[in-house]
Amino acid sequence: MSTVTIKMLARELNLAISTVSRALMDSYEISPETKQKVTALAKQLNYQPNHYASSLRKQRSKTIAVIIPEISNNFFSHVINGIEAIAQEKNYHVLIYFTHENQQKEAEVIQHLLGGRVDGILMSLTGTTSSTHHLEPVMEQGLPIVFFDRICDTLNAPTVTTDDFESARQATRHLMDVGCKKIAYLSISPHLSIDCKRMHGFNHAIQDKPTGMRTMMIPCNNDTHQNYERICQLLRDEQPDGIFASVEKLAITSYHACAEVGLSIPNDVKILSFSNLETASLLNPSLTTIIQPAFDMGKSAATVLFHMLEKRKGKQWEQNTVIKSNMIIRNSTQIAV
Amino acid sequence: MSTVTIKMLARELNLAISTVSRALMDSYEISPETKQKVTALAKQLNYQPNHYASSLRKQRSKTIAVIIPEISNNFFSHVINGIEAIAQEKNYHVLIYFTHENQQKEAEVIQHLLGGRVDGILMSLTGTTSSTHHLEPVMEQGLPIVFFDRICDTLNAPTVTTDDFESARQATRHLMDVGCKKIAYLSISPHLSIDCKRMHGFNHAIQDKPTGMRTMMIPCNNDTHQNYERICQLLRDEQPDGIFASVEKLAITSYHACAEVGLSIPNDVKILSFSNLETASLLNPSLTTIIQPAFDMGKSAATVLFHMLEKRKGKQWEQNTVIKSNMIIRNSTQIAV
DNA sequence: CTGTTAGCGCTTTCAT
DNA sequence: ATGAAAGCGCTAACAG
Repeated sequence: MSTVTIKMLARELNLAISTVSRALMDSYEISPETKQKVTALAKQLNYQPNHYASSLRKQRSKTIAVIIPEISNNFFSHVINGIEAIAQEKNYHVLIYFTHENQQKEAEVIQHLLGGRVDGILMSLTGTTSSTHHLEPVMEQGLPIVFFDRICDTLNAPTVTTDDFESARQATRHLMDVGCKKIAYLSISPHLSIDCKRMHGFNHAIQDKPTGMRTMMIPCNNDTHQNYERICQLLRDEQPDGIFASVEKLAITSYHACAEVGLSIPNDVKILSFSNLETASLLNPSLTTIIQPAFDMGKSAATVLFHMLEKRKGKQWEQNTVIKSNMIIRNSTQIAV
Repeated sequence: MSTVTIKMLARELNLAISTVSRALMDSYEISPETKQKVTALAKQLNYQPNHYASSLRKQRSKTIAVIIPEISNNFFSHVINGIEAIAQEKNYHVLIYFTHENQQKEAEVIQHLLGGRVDGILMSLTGTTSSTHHLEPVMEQGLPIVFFDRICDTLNAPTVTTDDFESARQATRHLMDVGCKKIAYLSISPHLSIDCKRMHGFNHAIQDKPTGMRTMMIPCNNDTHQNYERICQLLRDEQPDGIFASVEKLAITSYHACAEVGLSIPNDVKILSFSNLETASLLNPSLTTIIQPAFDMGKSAATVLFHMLEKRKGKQWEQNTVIKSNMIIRNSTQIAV
């Protein structure tokens, strides 16, 4: 362990520790020559500042935490990408935590972060989060937090979401326009803000539905196999000609279920899906897709957080910044490569 | 900032700081009653240990770094998932860094980590990594590191890879078996170990190719648009009946290029791709896919690293552990949902 | 411009 | 079983 410290540099150069420290942080009150000497030796010995020491001292770590339900979901990997892009730009480090849709785990992570490990938190709630009790200490302590996608309505924190209501409404309209008479909405979790808003938009669109039109709600969950069975059954028993999948995962399961039951997409049944470009372009080109700007959402959320971090000195920042990213609704046949 | 420290607990309970510390870490030399009192108050005040202080003192942080080229690539999101699963199990935290296929960035990250920020590193090299100079200090300093997927052959460090040579060989055989007479290999980067090994396997398989069979090498890079043009041109000019894409991204680009040129898959041209289950099941069912056990690779790599971490006391651990995950080669028509 | 000093919050000898 | 004290490596008053 050849760890070289500021102290060694000081001794070597016959300088005070503080002088070396200041020289390294390019303080204005250090002579050019000393700076020169210090940085030269630092480079030569491959000196690297100890992040833990300076974080402890400065009470800030240039580190943020990203808490997400899972990453196998393509959506979140794009979000992380966006977040990391901004963090890298700002010279911040990012710790990543997966809650695996488990509220217990979520609470544990939050609890640990309360110890001052990070300067701020970016978070998307798990589908099982029913109470926000475990999040209150974060607010009390004034630890900057921004929710994205799966937000927390009951807490007074900034959020970044897509316009789920409006895009769901428009997308449902689209399904009706192309002649769907029997549309099933696949719900992923009643505790999820995105699901609620999308369902809300769905309901709004079908309010003045033409006579003879029917809709139905199908509760799903995180058990893909179970969902698969349920959707197959739905297709067989009810024969809907339209499916509104609240999340991409359910759209893909529906896609497979149609194959199983022997239905052709989009002739027999049209599937509407929230998705990203890549998946959309791989799925059957006749799917209607609401493309989520995942990467941009990550960037936006991070930007809001850093905004808070920078404003932090006066302990005053705007609460409740809501950024509604624009949504693109399109039939994926139109998607460029 | 209501941050409660060990010191406050001590004062509150009229105990020495050290006693409180020991009580919290459940030391055997503290009376049950004191422990009881301490933990009770700690819980009541929602005490949370300062990670930076203890890391500084203990010289280890229970944190590892994951360095990867990008995450938009589905492969790496699965790997991270696997890594995080193990880390969570071991109560470790994970810092994530993207190099965006940029060697400069890679060097910077490594440099920073050298300051003792993490206990170990899990890393996959960028495609532009030509020299491994920036990695040598890691070895010298004895900082545990494990390479996965895109490994570093010139360094004496443990690696976890899939059996690229063998699976590429088998897959190429498969293409020949189904009648391909003109196969193009799409190379992503000559600096990438995976590409080299796959190409090697490809070449090995075609060594004793039947007369009349032709193959060609197409150099690609990270510029998707450029690759797209190149592949379209290839399809038009050479009309290959088989494509071996060294990485998934190139398979998808080929997929789109075929559509552009008006070729039908798999009738006109067969595409062979390294991929994961989800993408494979979305792609045209007639693609031949080599499924990479990404999640398992993440878990394996992390397991090897933690093994090193645990053996670290004696500064002695086995070098050069090579785990070759089993590969599954199958035609995706056979893939279960 | 540079040095001295006092911690950040925690762990860990060494006493008692 | 508990306390006193030293210090991890660094920063930031406060002196000069």
